[in-house]
Amino acid sequence: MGHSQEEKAKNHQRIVEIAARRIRESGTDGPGVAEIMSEAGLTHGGFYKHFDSRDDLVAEAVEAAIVQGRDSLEAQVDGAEDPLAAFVDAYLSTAHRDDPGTGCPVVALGADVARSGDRVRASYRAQVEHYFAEMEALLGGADEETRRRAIAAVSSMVGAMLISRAVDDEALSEEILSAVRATVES
Amino acid sequence: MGHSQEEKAKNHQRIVEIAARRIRESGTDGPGVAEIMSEAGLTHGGFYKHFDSRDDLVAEAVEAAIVQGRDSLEAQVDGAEDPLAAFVDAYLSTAHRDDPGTGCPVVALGADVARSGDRVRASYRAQVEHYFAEMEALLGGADEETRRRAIAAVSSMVGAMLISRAVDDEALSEEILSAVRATVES
DNA sequence: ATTATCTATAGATCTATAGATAATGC
DNA sequence: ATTATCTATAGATCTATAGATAATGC
Repeated sequence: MGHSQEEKAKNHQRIVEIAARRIRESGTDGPGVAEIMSEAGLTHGGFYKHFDSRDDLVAEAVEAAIVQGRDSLEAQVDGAEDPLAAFVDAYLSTAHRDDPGTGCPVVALGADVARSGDRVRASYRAQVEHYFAEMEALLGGADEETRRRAIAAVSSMVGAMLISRAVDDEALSEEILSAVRATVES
Repeated sequence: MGHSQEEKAKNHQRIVEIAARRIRESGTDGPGVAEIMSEAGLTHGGFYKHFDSRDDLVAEAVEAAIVQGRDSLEAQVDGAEDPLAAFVDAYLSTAHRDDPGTGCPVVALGADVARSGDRVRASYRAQVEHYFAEMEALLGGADEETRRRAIAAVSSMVGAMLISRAVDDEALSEEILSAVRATVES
């Protein structure tokens, strides 16, 4: 039973980070308050001193997942010899496919976000715009045609990840990832 | 209180079709047994004479959604002057975006299916393979390069639909649909 | 007689709250 | 004294079941 304000802030952040992972794994309705608090090493009763409601935590967790997605994109691209290939290869990897909890929130939370409130959808849109702008830069253009190609490339990567996670056939799943890698990088 | 076997079969089918729509709208965990039965004009107590469990209904409902998706694809392509454009335009329409309940199960159920059992995932994979084969035919080739392009095209359409439903900006949402339409049709 | 559906409810699970406990921090 | 967390539980919701009711179909 620690009680300092500093510890509370750390606990708050840990709860949000656990939720950000668990909702990408199991959907925004997946993990219960008790489960999340338990993973954070706390009991469920203390939850409402940190958040007004479960919805409030979900909104914070989506925002945290978006920030993680943005940071992870920067980390992949920064300093890479071929930034486009680095991004596309990391995104369309089996490691990313097999770990949705730490992966792209745009694909993991898309269906849930479409059913969510304004706050969550605004965060999501910001990340989508960020992906489009980054891909446009990686494709090396600033014209309308490049923007179209960037939107199509990001859409194909998001769709490929969604499908490759859902099919129950490893060979097909890898074929999808590799086909889209080849198409986007060419 | 009707009781004939014929009426029971009709009720069964109606329950499945309502579930097939509601799970695409709200996710596989969204609608409760009572809600689905009520929409079918029945009470929840009778449910377990139709299905062993709620999971059992969900599996049947996913399969029904897949069959609907396949039939709807055939209907769009059959007899069209430009079958590729007909399919792509119908798929990437605002009407499809705004009505997930009757739309493509691959995009609406992707995240849920990745967390589902073997039966559901097998149906899903069959529909994915069907989309790829159909797109390959529409692109007019049977070589490896055409298959890659078909996989990339379908992935971009699925990703575009997922994202266009989630962003809270009508102009951006339409830009995504139109950019991917232009890319796939060119 | 059989059975499809209905009414009623048991049991489990989940969000949220109330009051107690044990630290912090003035 | 204040407050972060804990224990305990209320209240709502959900799946599943038991027994009653009212049709069908031999």
